[in-house]
Amino acid sequence: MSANAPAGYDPHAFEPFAVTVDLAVFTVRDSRLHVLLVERGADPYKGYWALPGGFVLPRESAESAARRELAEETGLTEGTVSAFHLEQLRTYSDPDRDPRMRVVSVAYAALVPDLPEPRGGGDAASARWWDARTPGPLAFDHDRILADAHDRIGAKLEYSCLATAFCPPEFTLGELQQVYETVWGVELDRPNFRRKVLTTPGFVQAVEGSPRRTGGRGKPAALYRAGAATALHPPLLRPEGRST
Amino acid sequence: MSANAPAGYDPHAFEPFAVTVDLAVFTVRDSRLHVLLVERGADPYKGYWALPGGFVLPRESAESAARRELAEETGLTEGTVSAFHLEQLRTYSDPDRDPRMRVVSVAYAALVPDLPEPRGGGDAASARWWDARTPGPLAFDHDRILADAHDRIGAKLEYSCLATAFCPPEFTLGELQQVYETVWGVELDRPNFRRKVLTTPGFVQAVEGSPRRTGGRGKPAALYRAGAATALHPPLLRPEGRST
DNA sequence: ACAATAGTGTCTTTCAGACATTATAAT
DNA sequence: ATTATAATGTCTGAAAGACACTATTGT
Repeated sequence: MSANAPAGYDPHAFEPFAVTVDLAVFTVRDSRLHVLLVERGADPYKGYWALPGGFVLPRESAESAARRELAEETGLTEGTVSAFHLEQLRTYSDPDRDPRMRVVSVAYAALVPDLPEPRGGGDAASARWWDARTPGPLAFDHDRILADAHDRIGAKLEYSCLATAFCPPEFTLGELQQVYETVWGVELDRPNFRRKVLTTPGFVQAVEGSPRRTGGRGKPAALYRAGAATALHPPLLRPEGRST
Repeated sequence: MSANAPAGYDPHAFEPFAVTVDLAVFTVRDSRLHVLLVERGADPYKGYWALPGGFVLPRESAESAARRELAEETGLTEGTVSAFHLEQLRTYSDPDRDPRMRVVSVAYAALVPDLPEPRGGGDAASARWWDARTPGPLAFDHDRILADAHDRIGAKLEYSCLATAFCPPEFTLGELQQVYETVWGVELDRPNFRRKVLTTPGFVQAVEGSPRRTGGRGKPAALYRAGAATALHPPLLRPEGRST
C-alpha cells in the first residue's frame, strides 16, 4: 500500500473489501495425499465442498487467522496446532471470485502428520479428508487454490527439508520416502533415497539407543527425528518434470 | 473467505479493510541491483522512501492493480509494461503495519531491464532508483518486503530462467552472468557459466546472422535472446548458502 | 605490445541413477 | 522356506568446479 492514499481517503467511501484466509491442509494417509475439506451448508455453493477458512478479524494478522482456523477445523488445540508447518501460498483477488461481495483471500498450506478424523469443532459440521488429486469441483476458486498448493508443496520438497512436516516426531526413512513418493506421484529408489537423506547434514538425526519400529512384516527400521537443517543443498530433484 | 461467512454477515458491519499492492521493482544497473523507490510527501512516514504501490480498485484484481501501478511509477505505457516480469510475492497483513487504518498489502516483485530514470508519471513526484542493498530505513514494513523480495528473486534464479527478465531483448552471455553475480553478490566462473547456460535447452537462443555488440574493449560478444524454457533442470545453484 | 573481454578445451570431483547383495523380521 | 521390508555396497554416467589456453577487439 501505502504510497499514495488519495488525500482525504475515507475508508468507508466505497464498498469495503473483506479479507479471508483459505487453508489447504495436507496429510499423507494410506500412501495417498489427502486434503481437509468442509461441506458448505449455505449458499452460494451450498452442498459443495470447500477449503476450510474464514474471515480475518479486525485485530489479527492473516497468519493468526490461518492458525486459528487450522485449530478450529481440525478440532485440536492451538498449542498442538502451533507445531504444524503453515506457510502462506499466495493471495487470490479476482473481483468475481465470490458472488456475494468483494473478498480477497490469503491462501495457506498446512502440512500435518496423519491425524484422527476431524471432529466438527467449528461451525463446519462436516469436515473430511479427501484424496487431494480427485476432489471433484470445489466451491469458489478452490480447485485452483488446491492445485496451486499441491504444486507448491511438491516443488518445496525438492529444495527443503519440509517432508518431515508430514511425519510424526519419530519416523522411519521408509515413511519419509513415502511422503516424497505420494506427493510427487513417483517411485524412488530406496538405496539412493537413503544415501541422499543421510548424507545431507541436518536433514534427519538418528534416534539413539535406537528403538525400532516394525511396519508389520520385514526388518524393523531405525527411527529418526527431523534435523536442524531447513534447506536442501544440493536439492533432491524429482525424476522428471512432473507436476502431479 | 468463503467457507464460513457468519450468517447474515454484513460487509459494512465492522471497520473495513483496505487492500493495496506494493511493488519491488528491480533492475540491474552498473553491476548493482537497484530498486525503484518513491518519496512520501505526506504523513505517516513523510520524507521517507517507500516501495511504490497503491490501492486495489473495487473492480480490479491485485494483479491488475500491480500492473497499473508499475506503468504509472515507471512512466511507461501499459503495453510496454505488460512485457515485464511481474510476480506475486506474498501478502503482509499485520494489523499495525499502517497507523491510519487496517491495510492488507499484496506485494509484487517486478523485474525490468535497465530503464531511463523514471519520470514522475503518477502522483509520486519523486521516484528514483536506489541500491537495493542499502535502502536505509523505509516507510512502513517496506524494509521487510524488500528483503523478502530480494531473497525470492535470488532463489528463483537458481531454478528458473528468470534472469533474462533483467536483460534487454538481445543480450550477451556476459550481461546474463552479470545478472546472476549482481543479484547473488558472488563471482561466477565464466566458462562454467557459459557451459551451463548453453547446454540447458531453451534457456537462451543464439541470434542468427550474429551481429556482435562491443562492450567497449575486448572481443565482441555474440547475442542471444531468451529461449522458450521457463524452468532450469537441473538448477544453477549458487556457490554457497548465501542470502544477500 | 598490452590490457580487456569472449570463447574453447580438459581434468577432476561430486553426486545421482541403476542395481546386486546382505540382514532381519513375520507367516 | 518364503515373503517382505531394511540396510549396505558398487559401478556408471552426468554435471559442476577449477583452470589452462586461444581469439579478437581497443589503446
